[in-house]
Amino acid sequence: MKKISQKTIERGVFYIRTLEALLKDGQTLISSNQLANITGFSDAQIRKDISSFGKVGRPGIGYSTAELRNILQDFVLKNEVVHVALFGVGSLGAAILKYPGFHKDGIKLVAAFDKMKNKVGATINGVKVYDPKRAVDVIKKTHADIGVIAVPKEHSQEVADIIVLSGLRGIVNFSPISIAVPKNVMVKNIDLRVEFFSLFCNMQYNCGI
Amino acid sequence: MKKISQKTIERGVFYIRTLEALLKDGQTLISSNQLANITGFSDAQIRKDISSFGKVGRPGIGYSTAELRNILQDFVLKNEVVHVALFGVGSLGAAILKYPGFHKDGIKLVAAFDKMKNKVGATINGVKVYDPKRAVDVIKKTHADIGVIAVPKEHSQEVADIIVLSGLRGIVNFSPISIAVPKNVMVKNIDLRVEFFSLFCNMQYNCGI
DNA sequence: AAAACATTGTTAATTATTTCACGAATTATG
DNA sequence: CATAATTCGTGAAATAATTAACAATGTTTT
Repeated sequence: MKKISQKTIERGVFYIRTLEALLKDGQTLISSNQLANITGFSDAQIRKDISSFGKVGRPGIGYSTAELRNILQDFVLKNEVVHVALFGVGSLGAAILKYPGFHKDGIKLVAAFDKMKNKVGATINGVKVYDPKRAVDVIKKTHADIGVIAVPKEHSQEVADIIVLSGLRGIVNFSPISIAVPKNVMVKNIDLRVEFFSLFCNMQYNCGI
Repeated sequence: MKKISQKTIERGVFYIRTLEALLKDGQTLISSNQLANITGFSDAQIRKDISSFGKVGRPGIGYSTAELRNILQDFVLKNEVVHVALFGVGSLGAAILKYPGFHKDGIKLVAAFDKMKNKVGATINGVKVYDPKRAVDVIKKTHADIGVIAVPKEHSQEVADIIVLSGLRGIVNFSPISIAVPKNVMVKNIDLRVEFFSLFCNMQYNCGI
């Protein structure tokens, strides 16, 4: 089996979301060129990415929107549902709980955790909030795959330790601080400051072009 | 002037946040190797990145935490403050408004916009909420640099058009749909589904190693 | 049915990024 | 003081990612 690069996978997920939108509009065919115009990637890039998933398109015609979506989804998600455990039900955590479109898109929030006594026991958007002390148990029972850290940065490492201890091997970290984890645990950092700064900086450096 | 790659800049912002934490802990010196252990990047990578900002370190010693932080900040932010205009004060928008640490970190939310009459006029965390109809005016008056899209996906394109019309050249798009903008406008897409999926997928592909 | 056109899949070329490896600089130690 | 131990900065080597180019294939038009 060929290995598929992380970048290809990330773009693949992006293609899927675009194809979903096209399907809703009733578009049954799409060319790499059209997809390029929508997504901003180059057409060559798109064809190359897709080719790593097999021969899906027809020369002269393009890709069947539905078929391409299905094939990408098979590869990227393998028809599985990603089970997510959320730590921290503050404003960011709440926003994640309310994020639309998870449910029908192969992502399922299976549990939330918060230290605050007044939050424990509540159910937000169908997701129960537990005491973090019960995390290891609950995570095992709910078969979570990924942990999300959305707690104040003072507690990030502590939560990361709990996640690792629970046996999860993937973490999305929204707290603006690095966490230390064993090498076999994958971490994705999402720091709004990093996004804003790097965008701003790139805007300026590209001004001169 | 040498050009600095986007990747270097992104990591640069990441270094800054790490250095901030170290400074708070009172650590005055840091080696590329230590920084590598904390951030997960390689020491060679870190040295190479830093070298594009000048000769900052001392062989045999390492880098002065404060000096390195300052130099990175000078380059990445040029001592400027990024002014951000937020569109959509739903749960995600509210989370962004309440995101801690913006203020003292060179990011300033200068205005928020929401269609809902009951939100217009409110002040959240010191940020005023305006009617989107006034966006062009308000953005000019508040000298915004970047627009953030946190509205339901049905309205994303509409908001993107307003942002472009207002003269902004950078957009952070949290809505799970692609937006069409002129080529000279930079867009950063942040789609939670993409993050979750690609992390999960990578976890599986790397399992076999 | 031939010519013109559109579009994929893929190999080769190009460009970008990361890692390696080591000289130079600095401190610590015997 | 000389030797060992650190650690930076950097050019060269190795990888990775993107783009370009085009043969192959299918459609449309006349």
